[in-house]
Amino acid sequence: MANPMYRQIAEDLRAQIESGRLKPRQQLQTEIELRERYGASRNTVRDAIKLLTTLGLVETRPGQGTFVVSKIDPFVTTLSGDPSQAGVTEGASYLSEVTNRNRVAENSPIQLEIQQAPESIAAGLWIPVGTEVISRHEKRSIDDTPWSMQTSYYPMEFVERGARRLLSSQDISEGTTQYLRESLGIKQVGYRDLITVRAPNVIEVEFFKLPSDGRVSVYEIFQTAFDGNAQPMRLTVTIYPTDRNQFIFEVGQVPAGQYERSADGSSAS
Amino acid sequence: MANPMYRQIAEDLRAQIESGRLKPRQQLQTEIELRERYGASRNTVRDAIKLLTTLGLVETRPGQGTFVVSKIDPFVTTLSGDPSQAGVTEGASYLSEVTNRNRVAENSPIQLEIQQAPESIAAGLWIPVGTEVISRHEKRSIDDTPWSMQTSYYPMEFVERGARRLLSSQDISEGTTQYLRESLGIKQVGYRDLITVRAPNVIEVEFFKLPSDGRVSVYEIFQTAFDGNAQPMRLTVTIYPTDRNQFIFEVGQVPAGQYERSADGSSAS
DNA sequence: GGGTATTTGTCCGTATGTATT
DNA sequence: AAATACATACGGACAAATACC
Repeated sequence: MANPMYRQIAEDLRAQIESGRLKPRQQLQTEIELRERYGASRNTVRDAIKLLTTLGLVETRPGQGTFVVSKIDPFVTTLSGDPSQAGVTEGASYLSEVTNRNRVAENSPIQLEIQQAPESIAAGLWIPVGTEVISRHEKRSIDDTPWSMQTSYYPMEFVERGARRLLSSQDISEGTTQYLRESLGIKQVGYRDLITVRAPNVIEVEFFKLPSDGRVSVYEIFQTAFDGNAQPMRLTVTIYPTDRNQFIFEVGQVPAGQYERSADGSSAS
Repeated sequence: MANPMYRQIAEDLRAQIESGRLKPRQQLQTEIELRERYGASRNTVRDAIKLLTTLGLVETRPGQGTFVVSKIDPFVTTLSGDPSQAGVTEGASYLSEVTNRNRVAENSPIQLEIQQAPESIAAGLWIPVGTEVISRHEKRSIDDTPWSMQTSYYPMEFVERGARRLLSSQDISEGTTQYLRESLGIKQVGYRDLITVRAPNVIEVEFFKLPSDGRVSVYEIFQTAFDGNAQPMRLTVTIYPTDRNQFIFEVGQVPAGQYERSADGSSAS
C-alpha cells in the first residue's frame, strides 16, 4: 500500500465528511469504535483524527467525542470602498459598520507605548531603525468573540510638532486621521495594504482563544498611509484569525449589497 | 503541572528559535538527543516537534533530521491599482508583472468545462442553480514553483450571443475582458474581491506540493466582475498557497515602488 | 552499485490523567 | 461517584529515506 494506514483512515473519514454522509456538528465514532472498524490500534486512529483536526475538518472535545466542525459565521471586512472614509481604521469608524449588521462591537482601552522602531516598523515608515515611534494598540471583539488586534505606529516627531493627543490613551473619537489633519495639517491621501498569513504567536493564541496547536493561522495586514507629499504618516498592523474573517475590496463601479459567503460555502446577497 | 511535557519541550525549542539561538536552516538535535536532553521518551519529543511543525517553525526530513524553517521569498500580487487594467486576470496581463521582477512565469493550457452551476457559483453570478456555465481553468507557476490555480466562470448565454471563443481552450491573448467587450459589447466597469483562507483540498496539495498534513493553508479569492448594468459578468476563483504569497492593494494616491517584506519579517522598498 | 549507519516515519500495546456527562 | 471519551506518556519494533563509505 502506498499510503500508511492512518492516512487511509483519514481519507475514508474525509470522504464521508465531504460527501455529506457525516454532517457538521455530527459526532464521529469514538476512538475505540474506529479502532475496531478499521482494525488499527487506538494510536493509529488518533493519528488519523489529528490529521483531520489540522485540516480543520473535525474537532475533539475531551469527555465528549470527535465532531465534524461547523464553520463560524464569518465577519466580512471591506478594505477599500468609499475613498472619503479610506484608512479610517482607528476609533469609531468600523463600529457603525458592525452595528449595521446587528452585531455588538467592543474595543479595549488603547494601550500606548513609545518604542524605538525595529526594522520592520522603520521600513514601513521610511525612518531609520531606532527612531522613536508612538504605538497605539487596541483589541477588538464582536458579539464577545475576539475579532482583531491592531497597533498603529506614528513618528514621535508628530507629537513634537503639536499632535499631543497621540500620547493620550483616550480614544480619539474623530479618528486620528482627521486629528492629524486638523492639528498638523497632515492630510492622508491614500494607503497601501499588505496582506500576509502566518501562524499565531502566544499572545494571539490567548486573546483569540485559538487552539494551541496552531492549526488556525492569522492574517497580518500592514497598512501604510501616505500624506500629500507621498511620505508615510502611519503604519497600522492588524491581526485577524483566519477562521472567522474574510475581506472584500472593490475596484471601479460595483453594485452595493452584502456579499457574504455562508458557513457551508454557499453565498447569498 | 500547568503544561504537559511535550508542550514544555516545544516552548523551550520555540524560544530558542525565536530568540535566534537556533537560526533558519539550522539542524536541531536528533530525536534521540532531545530525548536524553529532556528526559522524555522519543514519542513525547516527537509530539513536541509535531507541534512546532504545525506552527511552521521547523520541518522534518526523513533520513536527515529536523531543521528550522527558512521562509520562502514571497511573491507579491497587487490586487487593485491601475483601474484600466483592473480585473484583467486571465492571460498575459500578469506575466509582464512577473517578468519585471526577473522571474519566469508559466501557464498550463486552459482546461475548459461546461457545468451546471452549483450554489456557490450561481450565487456569485446571480443566476439560478443548475444554469449552464463555462469554466476556464488554468494552473500557473513562477520559476517552476507552483503559484496559483484559477477558474473563471461565465454564463453559457455569452456563447449563445456570439462569444464563441470562450469555448476555445486557446488562450485569449487580448484577455477575455476585452474580448467580451469587442464581441458582445459587455464592458467590465468594476469588480469585487472576497478573500478567504482555508485548508487545501487533495488536488491543491498535489499541485502546490504542500505538506500533506494540511499545515499550510490556501487563500481562496472570489472575484466577481460587473458590467455597466451592474450585473455580474464573470466569477473568477483563484487559489494561492499562503506560504509563498502576499497581496497588496492600494487606495487613493500611493507612491510607486515595490514594498516587499522579506523572509525574516523586515521590509525593503 | 551495494552496504551500512543514521534519522525520521509508522504502528503497536499499555498505563494513567483529565474533562465531561 | 461512576462511566465515558479524549489527552498524555512510555517503551518497543520495524520501515523508509538519506548520507556516506
